[in-house]
Amino acid sequence: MSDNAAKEEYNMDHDNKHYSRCSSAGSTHTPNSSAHNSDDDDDSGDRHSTSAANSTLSYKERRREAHTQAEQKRRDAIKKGYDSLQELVPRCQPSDSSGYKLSKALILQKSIEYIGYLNQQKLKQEDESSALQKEVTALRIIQNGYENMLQHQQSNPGPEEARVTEEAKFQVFQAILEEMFDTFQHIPMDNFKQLTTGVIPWLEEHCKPHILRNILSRTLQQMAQETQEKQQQQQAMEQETGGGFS
DNA sequence: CCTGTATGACCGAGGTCACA
DNA sequence: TGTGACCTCGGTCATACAGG
Repeated sequence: MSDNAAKEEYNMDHDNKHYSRCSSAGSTHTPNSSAHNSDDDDDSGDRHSTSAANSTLSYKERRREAHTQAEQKRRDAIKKGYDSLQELVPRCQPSDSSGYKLSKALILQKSIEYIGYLNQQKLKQEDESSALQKEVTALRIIQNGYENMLQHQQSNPGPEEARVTEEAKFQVFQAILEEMFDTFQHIPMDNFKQLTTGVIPWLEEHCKPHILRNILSRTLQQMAQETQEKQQQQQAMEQETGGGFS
């Protein structure tokens, strides 16, 4: 049977089904007359007339052919699914020259492997995305801190004599950077990922407020001591020069 | 609401065919 | 000759629908 013939027969059969339903709906048949179409009564043909037996036979024939066509349709759908899978999954595609086609079992197996690979890739990308999000958050916090400091300093410069000189600012900044660099240089930097994953723990461990406060305190003490020493030297020199005139 | 019927879909068994 | 793909058939289940 050709495909077209099969399709035509299928359509005709389909129409018959609709007709069957409509006639069933429109007729005044009793449950007994409906039961003539059931398979159960096929085996007890002697209870029916010859015409009834013929109608039962044609019904069985129709039912069988419809079943065959439906089965063909189902197989086609399954085959189409396998073909689609083979097109979608990279390792399922046949090589160009040979036209080699994988078996259905292999197509399923390769598809499962490919889905597993895609799942792994997805997890990996989610991890990377999460790490980058954390980094962005940390950098935003630092940025906000600096912006707040700058804003506060600009709005409250303080009295003239209390203002810190540029040199003093530089000394404090230098001290903080030098001390932090000692620890920062131990972060692995073979690649960008190592660097980004190392920066966050370093920030959390070495950039705590009390650490920065200690550095600042030590530096200020040292600067105060140096200033005091300078003042003492200056006073001594003034005394020497003043004593000479007196 | 319940029951009977028709229909579509799924599944397993068994057969056929092409191919390596 | 084994194997994979395909086909047919019968059984079964779920669902829609009509009628009581």
